[in-house]
Amino acid sequence: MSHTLGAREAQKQQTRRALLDAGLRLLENQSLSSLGLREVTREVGVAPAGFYRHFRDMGDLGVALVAESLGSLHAMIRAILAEQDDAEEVIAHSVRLIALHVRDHRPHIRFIARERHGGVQAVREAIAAELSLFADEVAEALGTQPVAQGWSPEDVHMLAELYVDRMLTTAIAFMEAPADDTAAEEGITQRARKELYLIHLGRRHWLDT
Amino acid sequence: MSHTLGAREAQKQQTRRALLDAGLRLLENQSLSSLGLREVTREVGVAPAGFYRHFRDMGDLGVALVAESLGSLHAMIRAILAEQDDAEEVIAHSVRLIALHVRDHRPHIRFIARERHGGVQAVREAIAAELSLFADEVAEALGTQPVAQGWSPEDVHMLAELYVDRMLTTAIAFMEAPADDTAAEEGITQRARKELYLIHLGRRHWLDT
DNA sequence: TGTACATCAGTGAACGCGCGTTCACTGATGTAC
DNA sequence: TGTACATCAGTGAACGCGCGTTCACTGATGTAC
Repeated sequence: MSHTLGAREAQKQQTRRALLDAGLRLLENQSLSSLGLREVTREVGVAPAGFYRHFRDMGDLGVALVAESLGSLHAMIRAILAEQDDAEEVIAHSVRLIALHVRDHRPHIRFIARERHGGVQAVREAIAAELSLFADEVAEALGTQPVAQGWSPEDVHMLAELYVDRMLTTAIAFMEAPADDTAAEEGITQRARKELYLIHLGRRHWLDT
Repeated sequence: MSHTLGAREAQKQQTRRALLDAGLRLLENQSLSSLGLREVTREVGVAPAGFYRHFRDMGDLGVALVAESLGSLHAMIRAILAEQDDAEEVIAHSVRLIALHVRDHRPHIRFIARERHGGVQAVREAIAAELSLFADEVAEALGTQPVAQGWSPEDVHMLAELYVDRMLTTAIAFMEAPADDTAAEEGITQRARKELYLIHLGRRHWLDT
């Protein structure tokens, strides 16, 4: 079994990528359910019928975009969970990582924000499933930490969901800031750190009678 | 200056309401940017051209829906802020109020969730502006509480934003639960209470050391 | 109260347009021998 | 290496359809006298 693709398969993948990229670009100013098949193929320079060689419909393309958008986010979460410094440093580093990630994946984050509760069921479900997996993974990582001694599994999972939610909310806040507005970014950074620190404090006193 | 409307004006308002209601109904399964003018007028039983007597376009109708969706949420927030019991009771009562509100305004909450980051700029901006006003109002109310002694205005505002965000997230979670699934509702209620209690603990220890 | 005129919410027909989908096709790439 | 056939990504034309918008209109309601 070889991993080298034939020339034909390689070209097919290239067209598929072009369709995904064009879709993502066009989705910056509209939502998936109003994005047209002809719009995407026109952007790529391919005949409309060619679309069907790659996707059943736009919802199918959307699900593919979910996978790649949340795949890269996943890597970022793992990096954050691997941290072992004290709380304030972990928080500062996490927020910095989120800001960097958004800088490099702005259209992906916008896509997730827009379609998380958007009009295409298959895409909503794909996003919800991935975020649920994130929370499970975070819960598992939190469970091994010393601070979690004495916590019930439900409480650990609640905390994990809270963290995933904050991470996404913070990423969306960065995404919505104008591209080069460092003052706005700084404000978001400060607020995100304080929020996380507040949660950290609550966490430390969770088991106080 | 009289408040009684003429018969003509009364009928106009009635048609306008019918358009808004039909729009909201149709938006349960799609997003605003894919909702058609003819779809809405057909649902109401009015000629397509009649739409223009009430709204410039669908974005305009969307902005009107934002006002009424968040108007009722606003009333709910005021009710929560008026509470004076101890923390756990305030939390329990708040979560109960949110659940009730969602039960009575499910389509409105779905609309806000869907369009908050959706494809229509005017609507996104209207929602962002209202949520920002909510946060200001919550911040002001928090500022007068004894627990906020010694807090900087920025920290109070951060906390207010966190509360508004949690409230909206909780409302969306209730909205997404199947209509009669009391077990799911109970789970959301428990998690929301714990999250708010964790934030409450963090808040109590914010000024330690 | 009655009359003449003004307003304007809603009508219905018409328009040009771009949409998603289908189909038989082409021609480069892949495979078997 | 060369030949004959199979595969299949991408083409281009055609289709029927519903869309948003315009326009002159109708007739009930409102207003001035």
